[in-house]
Amino acid sequence: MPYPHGHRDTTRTRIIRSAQRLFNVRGFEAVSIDQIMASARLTRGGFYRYFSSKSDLYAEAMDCFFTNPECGNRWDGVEVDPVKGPVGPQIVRAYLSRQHFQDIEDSCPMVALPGDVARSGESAKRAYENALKAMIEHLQSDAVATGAPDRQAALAIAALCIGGMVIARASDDLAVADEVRDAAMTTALALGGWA
Amino acid sequence: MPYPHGHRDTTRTRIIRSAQRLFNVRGFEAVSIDQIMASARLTRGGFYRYFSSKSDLYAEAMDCFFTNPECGNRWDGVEVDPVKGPVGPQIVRAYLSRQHFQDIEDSCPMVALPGDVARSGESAKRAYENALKAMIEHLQSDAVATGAPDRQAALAIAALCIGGMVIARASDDLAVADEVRDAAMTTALALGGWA
DNA sequence: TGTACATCAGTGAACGCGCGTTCACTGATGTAC
DNA sequence: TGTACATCAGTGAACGCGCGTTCACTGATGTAC
Repeated sequence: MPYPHGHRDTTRTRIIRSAQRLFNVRGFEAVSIDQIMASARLTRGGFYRYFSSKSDLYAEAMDCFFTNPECGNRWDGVEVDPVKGPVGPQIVRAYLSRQHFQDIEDSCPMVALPGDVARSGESAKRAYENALKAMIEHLQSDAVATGAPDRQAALAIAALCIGGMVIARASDDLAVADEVRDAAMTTALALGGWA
Repeated sequence: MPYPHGHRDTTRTRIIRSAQRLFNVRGFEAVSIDQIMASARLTRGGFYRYFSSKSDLYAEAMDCFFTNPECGNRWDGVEVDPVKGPVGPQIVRAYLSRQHFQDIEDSCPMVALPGDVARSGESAKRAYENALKAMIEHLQSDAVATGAPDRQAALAIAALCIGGMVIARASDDLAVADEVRDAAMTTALALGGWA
């Protein structure tokens, strides 16, 4: 067993992280294995010691982003803290924030790559669905005493968060993008009873 | 002036329509000029008599889809009729319908290609924004007497329509997709005062 | 403790392929006489 | 009315390039003795 213990896992994670960032910015098709490996400070040839194909990496990258807490969900852990009060409004505000709007590289892939996922295979869609379910659960996780939204409201809030950000990013005028984010945020907070 | 009058325009439109359908299904990067031309019953070589590059076609296809009524907006004309009552709820129901969910080829590109647009240049984003503005206006176009939604509500309804469909298409389980569409539809109708 | 070895992460040249784009050519048809 | 011509939409071979993938090789390091 040459090379330090955990070396392989570290490298593998580094490749996946590089891929996630590049996929977020340019989409699945437009990113090459060369670019991913270079971004992970490696060369092309080593790729196939970790993944069997580009599609394989894509499925793994999606799955990792959505299920592995170490990969960092945007609304979970980094900006959200249960100690600061109910997490629902924190999620909504963080998700529709200007920071999340601008930081496409480290964006939540639910908003950066829904089209790519829809065109992909079953495994990517399952990963997306699991992330969505996790988001819904978080939105409903506040103590019932404070009045957490019912499931239908939580689904609508998720649609507002993702839809608002998707529209904002596809618009040319920053003022329009801001207006959409603002309207989605206000409406989502009202729907959750957090206004 | 050989060839019948209007021949060139007809062919040009045929190429754009083929491109729109293929882009909707597979995304901008994954569709080749060969495929687009074959789908329009032409061969590769003729492409550059109509467009200066693949990007040029992309911008034109987006613009045409969003501005030319002949290209057929999904919520405008085809399924929506002012005679049948307020258009707002008709738009919401058509947009979040199972038919629109399934028919990706003839889908509204606002829901099929937001990621591709966000990664593209200014012209595609401007086209997207114009389509969004048109949708907002339609949502607010009902006689004031019947109580049309204010601008903030209209923006939120658009975010619910697009976001709900985007999520539904990226999910693996049809039951989840249906549930999201249903929640988005119910909430959007309530927001518009059409419940 | 020091050394020889086996392991395997990582390298980089090479492959075939399909892409976007170019170009010399063809041939159908409206127009001029 | 009939014919010769000019126009230009459409063809298909060819181009260079970057892609995903393969493979023989290198060399750093943990392990056995």
